[in-house]
Amino acid sequence: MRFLLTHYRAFSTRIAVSPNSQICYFARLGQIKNARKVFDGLPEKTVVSWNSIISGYFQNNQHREAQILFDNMPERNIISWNGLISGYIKNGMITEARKVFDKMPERNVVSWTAMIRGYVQEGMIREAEVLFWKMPERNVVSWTVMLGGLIQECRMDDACRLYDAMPVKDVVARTNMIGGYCKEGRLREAREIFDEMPRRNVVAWTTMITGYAQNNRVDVARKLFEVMPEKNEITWTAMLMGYTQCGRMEEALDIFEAMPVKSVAACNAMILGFGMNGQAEKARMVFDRMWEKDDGSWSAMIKVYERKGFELEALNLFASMQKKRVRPNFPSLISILSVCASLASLDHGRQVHAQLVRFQFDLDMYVASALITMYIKCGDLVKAKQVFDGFTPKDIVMWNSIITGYAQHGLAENALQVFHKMFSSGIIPDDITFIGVLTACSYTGNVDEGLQIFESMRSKYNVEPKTEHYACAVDLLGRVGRVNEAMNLIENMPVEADAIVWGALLGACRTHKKLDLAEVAAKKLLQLEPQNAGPYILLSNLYASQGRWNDVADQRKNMRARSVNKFPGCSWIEVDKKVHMFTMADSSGHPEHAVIMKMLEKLAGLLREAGYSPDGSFVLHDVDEEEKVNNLRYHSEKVAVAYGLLKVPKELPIRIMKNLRVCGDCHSAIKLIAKITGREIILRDANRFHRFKDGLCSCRDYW
DNA sequence: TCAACTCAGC
Repeated sequence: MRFLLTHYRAFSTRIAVSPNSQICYFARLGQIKNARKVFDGLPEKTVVSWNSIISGYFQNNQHREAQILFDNMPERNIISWNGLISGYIKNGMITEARKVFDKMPERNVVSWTAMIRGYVQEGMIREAEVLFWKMPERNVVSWTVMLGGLIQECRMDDACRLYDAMPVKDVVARTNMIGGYCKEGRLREAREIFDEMPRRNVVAWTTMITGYAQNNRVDVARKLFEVMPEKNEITWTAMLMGYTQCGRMEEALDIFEAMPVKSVAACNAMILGFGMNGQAEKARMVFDRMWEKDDGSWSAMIKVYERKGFELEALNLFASMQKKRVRPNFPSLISILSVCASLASLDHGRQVHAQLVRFQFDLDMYVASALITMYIKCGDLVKAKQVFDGFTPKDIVMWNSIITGYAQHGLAENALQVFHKMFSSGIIPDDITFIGVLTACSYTGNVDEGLQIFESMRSKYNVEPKTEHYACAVDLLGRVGRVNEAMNLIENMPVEADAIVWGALLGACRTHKKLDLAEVAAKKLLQLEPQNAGPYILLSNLYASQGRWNDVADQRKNMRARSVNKFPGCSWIEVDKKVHMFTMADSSGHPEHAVIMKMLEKLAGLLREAGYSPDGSFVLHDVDEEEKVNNLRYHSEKVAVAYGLLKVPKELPIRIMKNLRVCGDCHSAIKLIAKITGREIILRDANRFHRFKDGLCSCRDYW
């Protein structure tokens, strides 16, 4: 406060500034009330005073007050009228601007240019062009505004013609052309204009540098950067991002450290740079050391955590952002929504939904789809459908989200119902739609219907089946044991079968114990994805189930030789808005470890009493029976179930998440646990949902 | 002192 006062005193006493410029000064600072005070205190208000205060209100997005003042002006000049046009345009009111333009007593080149600029800003290029060719005289600014409109619409060839026709080309027009060419990757043409420029400013240099950096020529960008006469913060940031976006973090860091002023934008770029290149800790270090953060800093850090699988960190950071009373912005809310979806954290998801509503972000179609996906992944289909139904018009992504959602929950009938409704309401299904529909049929064993839809994709819907769709078809056939037909289908594919297709066949072979075809599929898979642990594990599980321990050992050796690691299984559960994570065979880090272990012992006893015997064929290792039983008991999904039985109120279902597919033995065990304890248990694994109740699972043992 | 124009990040 004291700062502001002294600042103001210095300003008003240093020079004899006119009151009108004081009005502008305050308006620019966003202190429109102070500007108004100066205006109201004027004994004599000239037309310039009126113009200044009106412009001030428009600058501060208060068009009503500006309008009232304009209507009450004692006299107006052409600048007043032009100010009204540009004011409306600043506030996005193009129709009002045009009304003023049509009724004003006289127009000059500024009036025309302002109006054209308004159309360009709204993307109404046709209207802009009509006015441009109609205007009685043009100057370099009018030409440049029109040029900018064409470039904005990516009409570079039209822009080039207009540019050639310009009688005078100034720095702005040339720089704009350079930027336009760079965005299209036409670096040679951009460079030609740059080289021909009689006078270059920092902006031109920066545009050229950005152009090279965004088109995989970061070293050329660096050369220009080294020789340019003067750099500003934007230049440094552009160079920095050139390096971060191609993953050259050492050079990015050099630039960052050499920067004279580390702007917030540059820091944010470093956060994203480190984070997206797999160095989340370093990103966090930059974040923590920042002198001041903007909302971009927070959303960048949250995005990094979300994309790199640090879901809990993302949630924590989002919470501390709110504790610091930083208003969540659009990108951070979207990131956190996706975190809620992957964690299946329904409580957090609901909170974020409420915030989206409060800030009116939920009116966005993209957000609606993200919300639907979140509710589906959290297992709340009713709420997902509610968001879906409440939003019109619906785009294809929304339809696809809900269809895929039903598929993951094993509700083929609902998925097909929505699919037909979508088609009859005039939305053309795309390839994603069919993945959802075919998966739905596959998960429920609707083989004939699924195959029928697969056959009709091209003929009825004009959608060319891709490898993913073939994978679904292979899955459909494979699930019911028609493995040879599946193999036939693969051999007659018009495109090369990929890992997903072979994976589907391998899964079927495992279920139906078709050892010979399994080996074929697994070997194909190993060729395509030598680093993927999946085929090694499937194959060695297959050998293990037949007691071929030597072959199992060979697979393990192969895995080690190619340094393939089995992705560790982990499960988690949300209790009281807190996520509890368990990894296989180890819950010792959990504060309630002892109680959990006791519960697991008790469950094992209950299962034995119910006549349950563990199915050892699901275990990978060649170990004796007793240890096998132990390994099964401590699979992460069982630990999470035990914790859920301890913590979740009796009337509520227990919701568990697992990062891999549920293990076959756990699946049998949880069915029984649900029956013995009378609880409903919902398990989301990597592929789909399992709802266990009364000794049965909603997947009907297909998964 | 009042009206029309280009560059980075979100």
